[in-house]
Amino acid sequence: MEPSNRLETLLERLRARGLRLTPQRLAIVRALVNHPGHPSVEQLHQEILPDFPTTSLATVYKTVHLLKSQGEVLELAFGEQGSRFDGLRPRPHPHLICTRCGAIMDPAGDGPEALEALAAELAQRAGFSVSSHRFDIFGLCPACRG
Amino acid sequence: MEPSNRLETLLERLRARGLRLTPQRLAIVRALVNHPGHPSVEQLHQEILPDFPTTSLATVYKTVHLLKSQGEVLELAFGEQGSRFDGLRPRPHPHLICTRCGAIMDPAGDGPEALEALAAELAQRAGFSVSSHRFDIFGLCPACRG
DNA sequence: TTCCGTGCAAAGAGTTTGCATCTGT
DNA sequence: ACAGATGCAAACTCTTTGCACGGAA
Repeated sequence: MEPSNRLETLLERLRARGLRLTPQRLAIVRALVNHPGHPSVEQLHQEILPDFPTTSLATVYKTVHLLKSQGEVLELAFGEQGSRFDGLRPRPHPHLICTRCGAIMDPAGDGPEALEALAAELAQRAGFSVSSHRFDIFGLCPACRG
Repeated sequence: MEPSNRLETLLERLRARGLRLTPQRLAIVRALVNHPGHPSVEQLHQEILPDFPTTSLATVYKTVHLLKSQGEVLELAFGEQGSRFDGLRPRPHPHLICTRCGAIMDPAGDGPEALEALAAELAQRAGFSVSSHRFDIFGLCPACRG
């Protein structure tokens, strides 16, 4: 498999901070980047186990948060079940979330601009300074609509 | 204190379902309605304790979820700390969330229409059907910008 | 009188933390 | 060699659940 730019970017971030590239971290980062569908910690862990059977859940948590703290991973936290992570597009953008199968998709075409503008406008009126935002759209994915 | 329409609406919902209006429920509903700032379960509980010192957290959870299941309360779940609730405006609308003091505000002027439209457009392109949505804007409130 | 609601305590789920051991650099 | 990472298990937070007692209707 040819290394994606994204993978290299993430690894570079770690190296730049003088952090160690352990086999576990490499596997986690790879899983994160290869996963188009916003994986959970549990999913990442499962994907890694075949190659590194002793990897603990704690390590996955630590690594993912490490990357998040460097702004390279977006965390989508939910109250109920666990968080889901986006290692491909770390900047805030809308998400389509299927309430039946749990799929999380990035809208095509994209256009965080409209969102950004809306956030800025609402915040300004209230005297808020914006640091981030999140827009989740809940519904049924094409496969789950009858 | 003069009973707000909102309070009456909530109580009516409970009555309509043949549910009992216990003193605890009344107190919880009142606290929910009088609270402009999206209270947590813990906060509601604290506000009620002076009047009903034996009220348990479990009861607050149950009551709040009861109202939520009837569409009369909006739950804002977060991954980290606990959920916050809006008993005044149960329909989806944007929220301004201060990352320093935790305040949650409803933008003035309002305009869920733009959001609604954006959600519909993004969903349609992906073949999603929309059932709900959520837009959180994170930043610093006027008081916390120093 | 009848259920429904309450309160307590125990159970759960997801996440984090402490610490001894191991390992990349 | 040494700072940093790992893995295990215990701890934590928020929330839910089971069950016997109590109270609204």
